Amino acid sequence: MLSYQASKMQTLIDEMVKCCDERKFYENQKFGLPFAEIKCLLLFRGERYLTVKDLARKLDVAKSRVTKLVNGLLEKGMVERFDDPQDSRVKLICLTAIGREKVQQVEEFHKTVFQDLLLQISPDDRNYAL
Amino acid sequence: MLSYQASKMQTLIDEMVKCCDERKFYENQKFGLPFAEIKCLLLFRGERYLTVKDLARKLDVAKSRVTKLVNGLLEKGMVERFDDPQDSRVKLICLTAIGREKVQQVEEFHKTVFQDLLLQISPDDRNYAL
DNA sequence: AATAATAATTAACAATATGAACTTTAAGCG
DNA sequence: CGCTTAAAGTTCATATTGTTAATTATTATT
Repeated sequence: MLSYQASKMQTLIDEMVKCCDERKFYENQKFGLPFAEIKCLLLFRGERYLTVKDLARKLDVAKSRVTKLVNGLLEKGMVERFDDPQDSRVKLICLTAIGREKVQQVEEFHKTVFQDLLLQISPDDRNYAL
Repeated sequence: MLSYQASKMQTLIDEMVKCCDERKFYENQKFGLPFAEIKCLLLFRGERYLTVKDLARKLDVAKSRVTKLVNGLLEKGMVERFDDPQDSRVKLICLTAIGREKVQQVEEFHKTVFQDLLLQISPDDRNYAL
Protein backbone atom coordinates (compact mmCIF):
# COMPACT_ATOMS: atom_id res chain seq x y z
CA MET A 1 0.00 0.00 0.00
CA LEU A 2 2.71 2.47 1.03
CA SER A 3 4.78 1.31 -1.90
CA TYR A 4 1.89 1.90 -4.28
CA GLN A 5 1.28 5.37 -2.94
CA ALA A 6 4.99 6.18 -3.10
CA SER A 7 5.16 5.29 -6.77
CA LYS A 8 1.99 7.24 -7.47
CA MET A 9 3.39 10.24 -5.66
CA GLN A 10 6.59 10.02 -7.65
CA THR A 11 4.64 10.04 -10.90
CA LEU A 12 2.61 13.05 -9.78
CA ILE A 13 5.67 15.00 -8.72
CA ASP A 14 7.47 14.17 -11.96
CA GLU A 15 4.49 15.43 -13.92
CA MET A 16 4.35 18.60 -11.91
CA VAL A 17 8.04 19.31 -12.41
CA LYS A 18 7.70 18.69 -16.11
CA CYS A 19 4.72 20.99 -16.28
CA CYS A 20 6.70 23.73 -14.57
CA ASP A 21 9.54 23.21 -17.04
CA GLU A 22 7.12 23.71 -19.88
CA ARG A 23 5.88 26.87 -18.22
CA LYS A 24 9.45 28.16 -18.28
CA PHE A 25 9.64 27.59 -22.01
CA TYR A 26 6.24 29.19 -22.50
CA GLU A 27 7.14 32.31 -20.56
CA ASN A 28 10.44 32.50 -22.38
CA GLN A 29 8.57 32.63 -25.69
CA LYS A 30 5.78 34.86 -24.46
CA PHE A 31 8.06 37.50 -22.97
CA GLY A 32 10.99 37.18 -25.37
CA LEU A 33 13.57 36.73 -22.63
CA PRO A 34 15.56 33.77 -21.32
CA PHE A 35 13.79 32.47 -18.25
CA ALA A 36 16.74 33.24 -15.97
CA GLU A 37 16.51 36.89 -16.99
CA ILE A 38 12.79 36.92 -16.25
CA LYS A 39 13.45 35.52 -12.79
CA CYS A 40 16.07 38.19 -12.32
CA LEU A 41 13.69 41.01 -13.25
CA LEU A 42 11.03 39.75 -10.87
CA LEU A 43 13.37 40.13 -7.91
CA PHE A 44 13.08 43.90 -8.10
CA ARG A 45 9.56 43.83 -6.67
CA GLY A 46 9.54 46.50 -4.01
CA GLU A 47 13.30 47.07 -4.27
CA ARG A 48 14.69 50.24 -5.74
CA TYR A 49 18.26 48.99 -6.12
CA LEU A 50 19.86 45.57 -5.89
CA THR A 51 23.55 44.73 -6.00
CA VAL A 52 25.13 41.82 -7.85
CA LYS A 53 25.60 40.14 -4.49
CA ASP A 54 21.93 40.62 -3.59
CA LEU A 55 20.85 39.10 -6.88
CA ALA A 56 23.25 36.18 -6.51
CA ARG A 57 21.82 35.41 -3.08
CA LYS A 58 18.21 35.72 -4.17
CA LEU A 59 18.72 33.67 -7.32
CA ASP A 60 21.00 31.25 -5.51
CA VAL A 61 23.66 31.35 -8.20
CA ALA A 62 27.29 32.49 -8.40
CA LYS A 63 28.00 36.20 -8.77
CA SER A 64 29.64 35.61 -12.14
CA ARG A 65 26.34 34.25 -13.36
CA VAL A 66 24.60 37.42 -12.25
CA THR A 67 27.11 39.54 -14.13
CA LYS A 68 26.12 37.76 -17.31
CA LEU A 69 22.41 38.00 -16.63
CA VAL A 70 22.68 41.72 -15.90
CA ASN A 71 24.70 42.25 -19.08
CA GLY A 72 21.92 40.60 -21.04
CA LEU A 73 19.30 42.78 -19.39
CA LEU A 74 21.41 45.90 -19.93
CA GLU A 75 21.64 45.18 -23.66
CA LYS A 76 17.89 44.83 -23.77
CA GLY A 77 17.40 48.07 -21.91
CA MET A 78 15.58 46.41 -19.02
CA VAL A 79 17.95 47.50 -16.25
CA GLU A 80 20.51 50.20 -15.54
CA ARG A 81 23.75 50.01 -13.58
CA PHE A 82 25.23 52.72 -11.36
CA ASP A 83 28.18 53.00 -9.03
CA ASP A 84 27.25 53.03 -5.38
CA PRO A 85 28.15 56.55 -4.18
CA GLN A 86 29.19 55.15 -0.80
CA ASP A 87 31.29 52.21 -1.97
CA SER A 88 32.68 52.24 -5.45
CA ARG A 89 33.21 48.47 -5.45
CA VAL A 90 29.45 48.08 -5.48
CA LYS A 91 27.22 48.34 -8.54
CA LEU A 92 23.61 49.34 -8.02
CA ILE A 93 21.23 47.75 -10.48
CA CYS A 94 17.69 48.92 -11.04
CA LEU A 95 14.86 48.54 -13.51
CA THR A 96 14.26 50.93 -16.38
CA ALA A 97 10.76 51.92 -17.39
CA ILE A 98 10.84 49.12 -19.97
CA GLY A 99 11.95 46.69 -17.29
CA ARG A 100 9.18 47.74 -14.94
CA GLU A 101 6.63 47.25 -17.68
CA LYS A 102 7.96 43.77 -18.41
CA VAL A 103 7.75 42.87 -14.73
CA GLN A 104 4.16 44.02 -14.64
CA GLN A 105 3.28 41.88 -17.68
CA VAL A 106 4.85 38.80 -16.14
CA GLU A 107 3.18 39.35 -12.79
CA GLU A 108 -0.17 39.87 -14.45
CA PHE A 109 0.32 36.58 -16.29
CA HIS A 110 1.29 34.72 -13.13
CA LYS A 111 -1.73 36.08 -11.34
CA THR A 112 -4.12 34.79 -13.99
CA VAL A 113 -2.37 31.42 -14.24
CA PHE A 114 -2.49 30.69 -10.55
CA GLN A 115 -5.98 32.04 -10.06
CA ASP A 116 -7.27 29.92 -12.94
CA LEU A 117 -5.54 26.97 -11.38
CA LEU A 118 -7.14 27.64 -8.01
CA LEU A 119 -10.57 27.96 -9.53
CA GLN A 120 -10.28 24.35 -10.69
CA ILE A 121 -10.19 23.34 -7.03
CA SER A 122 -13.39 23.34 -5.02
CA PRO A 123 -13.59 26.17 -2.45
CA ASP A 124 -13.57 23.68 0.43
CA ASP A 125 -10.35 22.07 -0.75
CA ARG A 126 -8.80 25.46 -1.40
CA ASN A 127 -9.45 26.61 2.12
CA TYR A 128 -8.33 23.30 3.55
CA ALA A 129 -4.97 23.39 1.83
CA LEU A 130 -3.94 27.06 1.83
CA MET B 1 -8.79 36.10 -0.83
CA LEU B 2 -8.33 34.36 -4.20
CA SER B 3 -5.42 36.65 -4.87
CA TYR B 4 -3.84 35.77 -1.53
CA GLN B 5 -4.25 32.05 -2.15
CA ALA B 6 -2.85 32.41 -5.67
CA SER B 7 0.30 34.06 -4.39
CA LYS B 8 0.64 31.46 -1.66
CA MET B 9 0.24 28.68 -4.18
CA GLN B 10 2.87 30.23 -6.41
CA THR B 11 5.32 30.33 -3.51
CA LEU B 12 4.61 26.69 -2.66
CA ILE B 13 5.06 25.54 -6.24
CA ASP B 14 8.28 27.53 -6.60
CA GLU B 15 9.63 25.89 -3.46
CA MET B 16 8.68 22.46 -4.70
CA VAL B 17 10.39 22.99 -8.05
CA LYS B 18 13.48 24.25 -6.31
CA CYS B 19 13.48 21.26 -4.01
CA CYS B 20 13.28 18.92 -7.00
CA ASP B 21 16.17 20.77 -8.65
CA GLU B 22 18.24 20.19 -5.54
CA ARG B 23 17.31 16.52 -5.65
CA LYS B 24 18.75 16.39 -9.19
CA PHE B 25 22.04 17.75 -7.93
CA TYR B 26 22.01 15.36 -4.98
CA GLU B 27 21.39 12.30 -7.15
CA ASN B 28 24.03 13.48 -9.58
CA GLN B 29 26.58 13.50 -6.72
CA LYS B 30 25.33 10.33 -5.09
CA PHE B 31 25.36 8.24 -8.23
CA GLY B 32 28.28 9.89 -10.01
CA LEU B 33 26.37 10.50 -13.23
CA PRO B 34 24.88 13.60 -14.88
CA PHE B 35 21.19 13.65 -14.03
CA ALA B 36 20.16 13.34 -17.68
CA GLU B 37 22.08 10.07 -17.91
CA ILE B 38 20.38 8.78 -14.77
CA LYS B 39 16.98 9.57 -16.27
CA CYS B 40 18.08 7.77 -19.41
CA LEU B 41 19.08 4.63 -17.53
CA LEU B 42 15.79 4.52 -15.63
CA LEU B 43 13.85 4.26 -18.88
CA PHE B 44 15.03 0.68 -19.35
CA ARG B 45 12.71 -0.57 -16.60
CA GLY B 46 11.06 -3.62 -18.09
CA GLU B 47 12.52 -2.98 -21.55
CA ARG B 48 15.19 -5.20 -23.00
CA TYR B 49 16.17 -2.90 -25.86
CA LEU B 50 15.42 0.71 -26.67
CA THR B 51 16.34 2.62 -29.82
CA VAL B 52 17.57 6.20 -30.01
CA LYS B 53 14.17 7.20 -31.25
CA ASP B 54 12.45 5.47 -28.31
CA LEU B 55 14.70 7.24 -25.86
CA ALA B 56 14.19 10.60 -27.55
CA ARG B 57 10.43 10.18 -27.28
CA LYS B 58 10.50 9.04 -23.67
CA LEU B 59 12.92 11.75 -22.59
CA ASP B 60 11.17 14.29 -24.77
CA VAL B 61 14.42 15.56 -26.28
CA ALA B 62 15.96 15.66 -29.77
CA LYS B 63 17.61 12.53 -31.16
CA SER B 64 20.97 14.27 -31.29
CA ARG B 65 20.75 14.76 -27.54
CA VAL B 66 20.17 11.05 -27.06
CA THR B 67 23.24 10.23 -29.13
CA LYS B 68 25.35 12.24 -26.71
CA LEU B 69 23.74 10.73 -23.62
CA VAL B 70 24.24 7.21 -24.94
CA ASN B 71 27.87 7.99 -25.79
CA GLY B 72 28.40 9.08 -22.21
CA LEU B 73 26.80 5.92 -20.88
CA LEU B 74 28.79 3.75 -23.30
CA GLU B 75 32.05 5.26 -22.04
CA LYS B 76 31.01 4.50 -18.50
CA GLY B 77 30.11 0.92 -19.40
CA MET B 78 26.48 1.34 -18.38
CA VAL B 79 24.92 0.47 -21.75
CA GLU B 80 25.76 -1.43 -24.91
CA ARG B 81 24.84 -0.67 -28.52
CA PHE B 82 24.03 -3.23 -31.22
CA ASP B 83 22.81 -3.08 -34.78
CA ASP B 84 19.23 -4.15 -35.22
CA PRO B 85 19.40 -7.41 -37.20
CA GLN B 86 16.19 -6.51 -39.02
CA ASP B 87 17.00 -2.90 -39.90
CA SER B 88 20.57 -1.77 -39.94
CA ARG B 89 19.60 1.88 -39.64
CA VAL B 90 18.47 1.13 -36.12
CA LYS B 91 20.72 0.87 -33.07
CA LEU B 92 19.52 -1.24 -30.17
CA ILE B 93 20.64 0.04 -26.80
CA CYS B 94 20.50 -2.00 -23.62
CA LEU B 95 21.85 -1.99 -20.09
CA THR B 96 25.01 -3.80 -19.06
CA ALA B 97 25.24 -5.58 -15.72
CA ILE B 98 26.79 -2.41 -14.30
CA GLY B 99 23.95 -0.35 -15.73
CA ARG B 100 21.33 -2.64 -14.22
CA GLU B 101 22.98 -2.37 -10.84
CA LYS B 102 23.01 1.41 -11.06
CA VAL B 103 19.33 1.42 -11.97
CA GLN B 104 18.56 -0.71 -8.95
CA GLN B 105 20.46 1.63 -6.64
CA VAL B 106 18.60 4.66 -7.96
CA GLU B 107 15.24 2.96 -7.71
CA GLU B 108 15.97 1.84 -4.18
CA PHE B 109 16.84 5.42 -3.30
CA HIS B 110 13.66 6.79 -4.88
CA LYS B 111 11.58 4.28 -3.00
CA THR B 112 12.96 5.31 0.36
CA VAL B 113 12.72 9.04 -0.45
CA PHE B 114 9.08 8.91 -1.43
CA GLN B 115 8.06 6.53 1.33
CA ASP B 116 9.73 8.74 3.93
CA LEU B 117 7.93 11.68 2.41
CA LEU B 118 4.59 9.90 2.60
CA LEU B 119 5.13 8.94 6.21
CA GLN B 120 5.24 12.62 7.09
CA ILE B 121 1.62 12.86 5.99
CA SER B 122 -1.11 11.51 8.25
CA PRO B 123 -2.69 8.27 6.99
CA ASP B 124 -6.05 10.01 6.51
CA ASP B 125 -4.55 12.69 4.28
CA ARG B 126 -2.55 10.08 2.37
CA ASN B 127 -5.63 8.08 1.55
CA TYR B 128 -7.60 11.20 0.73
CA ALA B 129 -5.07 12.44 -1.82
CA LEU B 130 -3.75 9.32 -3.51
C1' DA C 1 51.27 51.78 5.52
C1' DA C 2 50.80 46.99 4.78
C1' DT C 3 47.62 43.35 4.82
C1' DA C 4 42.87 41.28 4.78
C1' DA C 5 38.63 41.10 2.99
C1' DT C 6 34.93 42.28 -0.20
C1' DA C 7 32.49 43.38 -4.84
C1' DA C 8 32.46 42.60 -9.30
C1' DT C 9 34.23 40.92 -13.69
C1' DT C 10 36.54 37.77 -16.86
C1' DA C 11 37.76 33.41 -18.73
C1' DA C 12 37.59 28.52 -19.13
C1' DC C 13 34.68 24.85 -18.72
C1' DA C 14 30.49 21.55 -17.89
C1' DA C 15 25.62 20.08 -18.43
C1' DT C 16 21.46 20.36 -20.94
C1' DA C 17 19.30 21.05 -25.02
C1' DT C 18 17.99 22.37 -30.05
C1' DG C 19 18.14 22.44 -35.19
C1' DA C 20 20.22 21.86 -39.63
C1' DA C 21 23.04 19.17 -42.53
C1' DC C 22 24.63 14.73 -43.63
C1' DT C 23 25.16 9.44 -44.08
C1' DT C 24 23.27 5.20 -44.43
C1' DT C 25 19.61 2.20 -45.08
C1' DA C 26 14.84 0.85 -46.09
C1' DA C 27 10.29 1.30 -48.55
C1' DG C 28 7.25 2.50 -52.17
C1' DC C 29 6.16 2.79 -56.86
C1' DG C 30 6.00 3.17 -61.84
C1' DC D 1 14.72 -2.85 -61.38
C1' DG D 2 15.88 1.62 -60.44
C1' DC D 3 14.51 6.09 -58.70
C1' DT D 4 12.63 8.82 -55.24
C1' DT D 5 11.30 9.49 -50.70
C1' DA D 6 11.30 8.56 -45.94
C1' DA D 7 13.47 7.14 -41.62
C1' DA D 8 17.34 6.35 -38.08
C1' DG D 9 21.24 7.99 -36.35
C1' DT D 10 25.36 11.06 -36.11
C1' DT D 11 27.88 15.36 -36.34
C1' DC D 12 28.40 20.21 -35.87
C1' DA D 13 27.26 24.84 -34.58
C1' DT D 14 24.83 27.29 -31.28
C1' DA D 15 22.02 28.71 -26.98
C1' DT D 16 20.99 28.63 -22.06
C1' DT D 17 22.18 27.86 -17.43
C1' DG D 18 25.48 27.41 -14.35
C1' DT D 19 30.29 26.66 -11.81
C1' DT D 20 35.15 27.62 -10.24
C1' DA D 21 39.43 30.05 -10.32
C1' DA D 22 41.95 34.14 -11.32
C1' DT D 23 42.04 39.08 -11.53
C1' DT D 24 40.98 44.03 -10.60
C1' DA D 25 39.62 47.55 -7.78
C1' DT D 26 38.30 49.31 -3.55
C1' DT D 27 37.47 49.23 1.42
C1' DA D 28 38.66 47.71 6.26
C1' DT D 29 41.74 46.29 9.72
C1' DT D 30 45.74 46.07 12.47
